[in-house]
Formats: sequence, structure tokens, C-alpha cells
Amino acid sequence: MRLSTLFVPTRKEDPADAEVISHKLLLRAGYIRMTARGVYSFLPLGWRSVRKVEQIIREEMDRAGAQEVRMPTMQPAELWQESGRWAAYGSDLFRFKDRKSADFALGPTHEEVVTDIARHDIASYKQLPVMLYQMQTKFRDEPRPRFGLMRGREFIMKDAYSFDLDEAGAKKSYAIMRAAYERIFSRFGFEYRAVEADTGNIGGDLSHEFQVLAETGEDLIASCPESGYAANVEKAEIVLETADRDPGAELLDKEMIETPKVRTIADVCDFFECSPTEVVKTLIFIADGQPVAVCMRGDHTVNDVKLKAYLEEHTEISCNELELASEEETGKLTKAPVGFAGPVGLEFPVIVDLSVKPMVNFIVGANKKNMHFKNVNWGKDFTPVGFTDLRMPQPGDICARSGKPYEFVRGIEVGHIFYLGNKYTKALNASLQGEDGKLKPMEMGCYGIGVTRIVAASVEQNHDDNGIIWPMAIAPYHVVILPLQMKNEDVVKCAEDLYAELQAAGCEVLLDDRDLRAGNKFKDADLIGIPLHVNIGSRGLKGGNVEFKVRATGEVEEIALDQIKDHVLGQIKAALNK
RNA sequence: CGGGGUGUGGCGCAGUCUGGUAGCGCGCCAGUUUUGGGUACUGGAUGUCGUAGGUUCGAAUCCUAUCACCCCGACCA
Repeated sequence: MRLSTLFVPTRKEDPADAEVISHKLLLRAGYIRMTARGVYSFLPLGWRSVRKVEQIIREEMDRAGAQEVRMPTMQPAELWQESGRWAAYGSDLFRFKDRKSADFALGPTHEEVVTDIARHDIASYKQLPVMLYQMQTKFRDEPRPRFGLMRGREFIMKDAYSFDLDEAGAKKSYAIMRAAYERIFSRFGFEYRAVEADTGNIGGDLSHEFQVLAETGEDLIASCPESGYAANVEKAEIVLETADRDPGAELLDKEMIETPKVRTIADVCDFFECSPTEVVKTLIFIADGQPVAVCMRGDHTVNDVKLKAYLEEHTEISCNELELASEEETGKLTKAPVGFAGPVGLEFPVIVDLSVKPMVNFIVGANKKNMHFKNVNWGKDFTPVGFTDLRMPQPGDICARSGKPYEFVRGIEVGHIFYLGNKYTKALNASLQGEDGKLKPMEMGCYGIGVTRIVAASVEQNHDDNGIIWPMAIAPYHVVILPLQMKNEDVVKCAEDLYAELQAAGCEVLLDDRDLRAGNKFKDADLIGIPLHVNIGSRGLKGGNVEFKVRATGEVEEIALDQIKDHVLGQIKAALNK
């Protein structure tokens, strides 16, 4: 392709409304443009990279025995009502009506549709396992799309679904997919971790996330260098506080103290000249409309995944949706502005984190404006409905497997695999007879990869001050030829010849035939991140040489004109086979 | 949804406080110049100042409403 005709609107300056590096560079380098909030158009280079990503995934899915299909973007409400998710999915689901007022959704995921296909057309266990996948545009009306391609409302996902007769078969399918995922993310050249994860709304009880390590990642991963165990912090198992309250401790009488404008834990610590570990914070949650208070040590954060699990397993409180109470709700429920909530005198259940259990004479909000209590003790001043582990692991926490401290790193979730069990096959009645003649719902797994997110994640992990540095596998073109003096006929001819030769050899090559100064060409070539550059200038040509530059390292080599073609082809081949 | 911020030629911004002829840099067009890390110069085109109301002799500027985008939080296979 000639740069004189390629539509690549590059910009010198960072766009004003982009924050993270991948968003800035993909805009600047002319890969994407925003069409609406969280909705992007892919320009020619961007679309080529997307298709590269799709192709690698496709190859590995096929190799794993999955078969490509294409399910519809628009899905009838009936299927979602059958699975129960029409109500449960909430406002993330884009909904619309057809001309007859029938309800539809733009698919955020395809468990319902694929299960519908499976129940009609998988007739016997002898056909199993069946693994289907697709490349699909997904729609999720995210409350907060951000960071360009990282979290959009419309994005491309590869989603795969496996059907097996029993758990053993499903777990085998899961293992096959997991191995395929490892190959895929290696081929993209990612530094990544497969981590244990919470299964969230999609259900099931076995799940791994594939996290590309990057500081801008939205997820926090706890990993143990000792045991090799790694998990999303929401899921990471830590050594729990087991200490009980010292039976000999003197439980003082609580005392109300006026604490004007003392709202945050930091304020409280300043005011009382104490450490956050001596303060108990009280958070008000709403579980399906019902208030619940949670007491945590001042330096800890609530893990709502754990809270939800506890409520479901150990209380009568139903908890399809769990959210932190709004400022207004908190105000009503505690009869005090936010910042003064405490467990004393609340008329709804109070659940206490295990690490509060050994604490005595601690400080809490008094549920009264500008007031805190000191010397509060559980059992004496309030009665918890239970103690349980509710906290998010944090630096200093110990891995439950090795007894060594966790390391914490940030990650971008680019893939997520789930063993689903029969959640959907049961709801949609996708059952088969086994060898024993008994009818049972099939066992399912689902496996996602964020295709467009991978493009962003790759830029996050591979860039420098001059722009993007694509790994060969994702680069829209492998090599760019830069004739440095367009007025010099020898230079132009040499560039044209090499361009033709490389094209003939099947190479994905760009020729910067624009009548621009060398500096402009260098800047653009660096910005758009083509892995290999061939600079052809009058200077080198006198000695029969051209320059070969590797974008990633910046290394420049003089190569004889008659060897450059083979050199380029060899480098590309080596990079792709890595 | 709560909090904060920003909307001014294609892009990046100043001007708004204190109302009085809409500016700068980049880009674009024409030309000269230069030619291996975003050349220099000359000339030129491009704006209902996000939108709608209001106040005023007069509004980018003040007031009200509304929309869009960005950030933090809530949320999130």
C-alpha cells in the first residue's frame, strides 16, 4: 500500500479528551475515531490490526476443535426471559422494540442464543462435545465507558461455547480452551497472567481471567511468587484473621464526642490522633432494596463479591443486586450525613468483618451529624448478625497457599473463561439422554476474548515517546519503505523496486511515496508503529546500502541493497514464528 | 446516578473574572525556499464561540435551561 493514498490521518498533538496512552496513540496515529461515547470507528490501519487479532484467535480456536459460527446481534426478549436475564441484566442491556412492539436486545453476550441452538439441534450425547465460536460485535450500555477501546459500549468479542454431557467432559473442554488461550496470548507477545476470577453474573463455579499486565489496567491482581497462585483481588484467598477478642480486655463505656467536619477515616485519625486500624468504618449497602450495614477496620476495603456470597449463603437477605447506598439513602438510613455512619442503634442487619472481631474500644460514627463514638465494643454496644471475611486483599496480606505475602499488579482483562455448569441449559431445557437413558441438562462452558480490547492492551504494553510499537502479529503492515528524497530518481526507483519485490513475495509492505521531507516520514512511521523500517537515501545508496531499522529497539543497520529483501523477509518470518 | 472539569475554524489552545469589530500555533490551499528527525518565508480559505432562551443599546463574555465529551466514584462476562 502507498502512503500517498492510504487514509491515515495522523496528528502531531495529543487529543484533548484522551487520557490513557493507547487511546491517545490510536487517535493520533489515525487508527480509530470516536463516533459516540464508547463507540468507535476503525480507520484502515485500525481495522487491519483488528482483523489480525481476529485471525490469530480464529486459527487457535479452529486448532482447538471449535467451529466458527455467526449468531445474530439482535436477540428476542423471549430467550432472555427464559434464562431470567431479561430482568437480571439491568440497564447494561440495550433494549428496543420492533414494529410490532416485540421486545429485543442488542446482544451483550450469547449464552441464550447458543443454548437455544444447542437444545434444538444437538440430538444425542454421541455428538458431544460441541464447541462453537464467533467474532461478534457486542453491545453493553456501560455506565462508564472509558479509555477508548478499553471499555466501549460497542466492541468486538470472540465468544465460544462448549457443550458436554457431564462435568468431566465440560472440564476437559475448559482445559482445552484454556490451553488455546495460552497460545493466543503468547502469539500476541503479551506479558500476561491467567488468574482465578469471580464468576459474576454469568454464573458457574470455575473461571480464569487472562490479564495483560499494565499500569493502566482496571483490575488488580494478587499473585504469589512462591506458590504461583494468582487471582483477581476479588477472589484471592488470604490468610484470615483468626484472633478473637482478648477475654480479659476491659470494655469501656462508649462516649459520644463532637467531631465537626470529621468525615473520612483520615479525618478521624487526625482528630483522635490514632491509626486507621483503631477505627471501624460502617458502610451501608442495599441488597435487593434491603439495607445492610458492614463494619470494616479503617484501613480495609469491602469486597462486595464476598459480601454478596455471604448474604446469599448465610442470611435470608436476597441479593441479586448489591450496591453501595447512595448518599441520600445513607442519610435516611443512618439519620446522619455520609461520614458519620456507625453500627450503634441501626435498625437493620450489621455484618462485621473478621478483622474487627479482636478489636476493643474502637471508634465509630454516631449516626448523628458531627458526632463519633469512642470506646465502642461489639456485643455490648451493638449486635452483629455475623462475623465473616469481607475484605479486599491489600499489600501485606498473605497468600493462603504459601504463607508468603502477595504481590499486587494491575491488569487489563483481555480474556475470561468460565465453566458454567447447567445454569443456562437447565433454564432453557437443553437436555440429553446419557448412556443410562436418563435425561439431564448439558454441561456448558463459555469463553470470551475482547478483540478490540486486545488492540488497546497491546499499545498499552508496547509504545514509547514516539508512538506505537506493534508486535509483528498485530501490526497492520510488517514493513514500511521510506524513500528520503523524492526528487532523487535513484532513491525513488530503488524504493519502488524494493516495494514491488516485497509485494511479490507476499509481504505486507507500505511505501511512503508522499512528497514530504524525511523528518515527516520518520515521525509518521514511528507513530503508526510499523515494526520494520527501510530508509532509502542518496547517502547510503552511493555505497550500495540502505538502512534497516527495528522500531522496537531503534537499532539501525546498513544492509546491502541486494540483500535487503531477504533480510526483511527473514526478520518478519522470525518474528511471526516466535 | 453522585462529585469535578471542558465545549471558541480540521486539531491544540488564548480571550470569559472586568460585556464593546473573534485571536494564536499547527494543519489546509497557492507560491518561493529547504531537502536525513515534524524547514523558512509570503499570500489565502475556513467560525451561527455546543444548543435554546433571557438580561442589555450591545453577549464568546452575565443569568437560566439543556446537550455533548473527559476525569473520580458507583457500576462492569
